[in-house]
Amino acid sequence: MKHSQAVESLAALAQETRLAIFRRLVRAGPEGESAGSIAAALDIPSPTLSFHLKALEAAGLVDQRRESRNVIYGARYGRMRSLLAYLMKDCCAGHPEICNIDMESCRESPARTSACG
Amino acid sequence: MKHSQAVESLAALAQETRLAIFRRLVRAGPEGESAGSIAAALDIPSPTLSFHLKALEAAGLVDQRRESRNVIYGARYGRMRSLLAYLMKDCCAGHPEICNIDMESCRESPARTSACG
DNA sequence: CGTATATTTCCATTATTATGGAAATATGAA
DNA sequence: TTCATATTTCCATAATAATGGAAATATACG
Repeated sequence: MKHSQAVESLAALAQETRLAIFRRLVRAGPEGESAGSIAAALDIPSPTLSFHLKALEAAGLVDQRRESRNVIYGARYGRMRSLLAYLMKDCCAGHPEICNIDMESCRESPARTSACG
Repeated sequence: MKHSQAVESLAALAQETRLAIFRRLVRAGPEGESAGSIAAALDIPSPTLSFHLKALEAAGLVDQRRESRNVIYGARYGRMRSLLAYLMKDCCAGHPEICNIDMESCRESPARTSACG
């Protein structure tokens, strides 16, 4: 990942509403969620939502597809992984224990009944 | 991690110069690096560097200690881990393979001669 | 076609942030 | 105390971003 791309992605996430939107899409998984559903869930006026979704898309963090009258947005997980890896790159100067991220919530979410896979 | 803290941290990182500074400190490990050394390496005027270090510190991403005339800055790895975990929280709706981050560069950096730990 | 629903674009207002020169402060050395 | 080095604060300028109402566009359905 290029430095400028990382800055662009971070800037897209560095905003209360956009971060909430993105995390919602991260939770949603590959199926994604429609703009209207996001707007209703987060109580955001549609012009504001559209503005923020566009920013997330321009940053490469989400993609969109149309399904009938709805536009479905989804997280681009590859881009998210690249961004996180970029932040940790060559980290810790020989102390790998420093960078162990807790990924339990991914493998076994409280919203789901059992472990996935 | 609270939402507002995550936004604050992301905003601190969402700037070309600050991201470069932070990644440099992430690489540096627990020893950290002095302001002057960072300024020289990245060719940043000292008022500008000071401004950005202050922003990173306010966001909780770096800490400082004085050593004689130098002020040594270091990455706060705990905060970084929390931030990354927050982004991935409850991710992927049952597809845990989506969120496997490549951490090889942490365990075996090209800048080092052999694996650490 | 006419109507309803979903989403986006336009735009004016308001607010926040980055930059770096000059000056101030802090520490250590002679 | 006087000087040199390291870092920060002050401040004016310039640039960028967020908000949401009104209007425009896109899709579907009868």
